[in-house]
Amino acid sequence: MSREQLQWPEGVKRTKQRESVFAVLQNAERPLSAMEICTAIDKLDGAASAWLSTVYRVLELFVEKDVVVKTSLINSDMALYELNRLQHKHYATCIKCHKIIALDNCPMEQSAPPIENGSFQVIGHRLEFFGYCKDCSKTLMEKCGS
Amino acid sequence: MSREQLQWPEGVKRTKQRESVFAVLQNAERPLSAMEICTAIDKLDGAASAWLSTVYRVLELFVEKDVVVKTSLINSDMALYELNRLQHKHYATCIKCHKIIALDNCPMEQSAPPIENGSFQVIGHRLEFFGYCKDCSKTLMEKCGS
DNA sequence: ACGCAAATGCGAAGCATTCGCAAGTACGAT
DNA sequence: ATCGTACTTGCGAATGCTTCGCATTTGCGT
Repeated sequence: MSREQLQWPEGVKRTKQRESVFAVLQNAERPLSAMEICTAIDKLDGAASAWLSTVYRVLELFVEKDVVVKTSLINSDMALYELNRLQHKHYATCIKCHKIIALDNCPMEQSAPPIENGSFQVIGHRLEFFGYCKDCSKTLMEKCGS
Repeated sequence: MSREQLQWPEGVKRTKQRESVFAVLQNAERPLSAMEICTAIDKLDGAASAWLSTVYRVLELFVEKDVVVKTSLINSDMALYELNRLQHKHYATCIKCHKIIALDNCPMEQSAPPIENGSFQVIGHRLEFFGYCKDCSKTLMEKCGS
């Protein structure tokens, strides 16, 4: 199954700002915050700049139209947005440098979620790892001496 | 392994407000927001009321001392706090009524997290289910007829 | 090209959370 | 038991992310 490119949502008016947000998200390889999207648009060639509140409104629309997924990570009050690539994704966050690393597989893929029988109808799940990335675990080791 | 009762953190001065926050969290059976803790304290017999900013400061301290865990749920910008009962916990959130249901087992307990070899040192994970609780899936069915 | 509903710019408002500082309090030393 | 001081708290203001309101502008069907 190849990564399917998301199409423009049906019945949504095309505006420069919306196309800019969409373009930024398509180029992003990790979830972005609204402000990151906003500054990314400024740097984008030939894209009209968009006000932050507009970006929020566009994102809200996209989430509603199901082309964007809104997430958030631990110890962060900021919402993150990414294109809904229709494939299950999880991330690992480095406790130290807060880098976000995308994972390719889902550990729960086959194991059916063992929720108490019938007491909850599971639609989906959110899974997030935290720990130390390669770089940070390296520097940690160096600090502690071998 | 019985549920161990958490002790007062060492080297932490006892004050009415801190003891109130601790008591509220001990009685809570689900993670609470700072404001919920604040109003719970008001209702607590013989507890001096605590200002919201104080509650936040107490919680910050407790998190630092490792007796409290800070979490958050999807589609919510609010932080939730619960006693660190030293046992792994996960929750299921109802998309409709936002009820939170505690789960007893962790689906990832035995399956070692299959992160790319050596590229990330996993310390822990956060897992959260969403879907419909018993009540809401019932009313949904009724609405859809048959 | 025109008209109108919808989108945007812009700032203000709204939350949860944090900060700053003066007043109050716990707790070890006396 | 009392004192002194460093730590806490009350309280409000500030912050940062997000949403709202409204006048102006823009996309798009006709």
